[in-house]
Amino acid sequence: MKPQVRNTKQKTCIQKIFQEAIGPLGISEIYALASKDVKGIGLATVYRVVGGLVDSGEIKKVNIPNAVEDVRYERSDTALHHHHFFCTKCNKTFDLTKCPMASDLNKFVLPGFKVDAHELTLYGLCANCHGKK
Amino acid sequence: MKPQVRNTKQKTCIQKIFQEAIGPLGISEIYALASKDVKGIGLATVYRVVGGLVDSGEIKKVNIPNAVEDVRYERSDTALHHHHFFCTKCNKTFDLTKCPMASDLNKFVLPGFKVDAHELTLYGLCANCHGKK
DNA sequence: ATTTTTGCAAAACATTTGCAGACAG
DNA sequence: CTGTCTGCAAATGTTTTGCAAAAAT
Repeated sequence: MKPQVRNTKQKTCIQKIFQEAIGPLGISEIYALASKDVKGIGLATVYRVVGGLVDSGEIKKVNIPNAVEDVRYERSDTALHHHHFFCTKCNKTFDLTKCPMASDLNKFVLPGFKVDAHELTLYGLCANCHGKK
Repeated sequence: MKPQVRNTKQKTCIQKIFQEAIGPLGISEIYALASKDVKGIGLATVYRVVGGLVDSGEIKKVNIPNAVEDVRYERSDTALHHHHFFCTKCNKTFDLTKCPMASDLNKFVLPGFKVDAHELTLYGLCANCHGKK
């Protein structure tokens, strides 16, 4: 008997946060944003709702190494496929519009290997930080 | 007064582990390997030595999202530039020999942005896991 | 000798889980 | 009503720190 899913204001709120998000979000950011809407929401609930959304495929986990929060989440359909740019000065994350990847990734692995997916992060300075030293 | 660095068997041992490593290592792997050599080594020491090696630039931190241990370390000079393949079945990590990246990454970011580095992980099945279903 | 490094234990964080009550359907 | 979801607190798991003893120079 698979448990039936219910809609709660906590879950709805977090879903809306992801709808409006401009980049991948860390747990503490989600918690802070959700707290404004649903006062008294528990951190454990944030973890549970986010985990549930990942399981249902609505959002997915992404890693932004060396960021303030390495583990982040974003909507699965934000783009069919996209990557991230991380500014090493202001610590903000931006979405790339294009994929800089070679066409057939299977050419880059050993024979017999099969590539299904990939994850890429670029590092550097964003337009704002690049100007001012 | 900058603290002067000293050589200890714990540090030497961990450095040797990285010399002989074939792929990026997680803390628990390093701890297990080091324990064979230096019996009684403390986990805190592993964290401290690894942290020190990162600070000195000898090794660097890499993230392999969705692996058993997301946070791993490898020698900075293992290759001037290389990436990883992660088998989603056996959870092993392999090094790529070539970089599948476009030549000028600056063409893929917004005007004013400057790309300094990038990190890539491919996912799929390794030769061994690909055969047997 | 002097100072860094170690191992242990405690502390600080991060994430997960048990449970009784609140809430959705 | 029935069973899921929430918030809290306790439990886990991971990484960091304080400190006295051990080790390096």
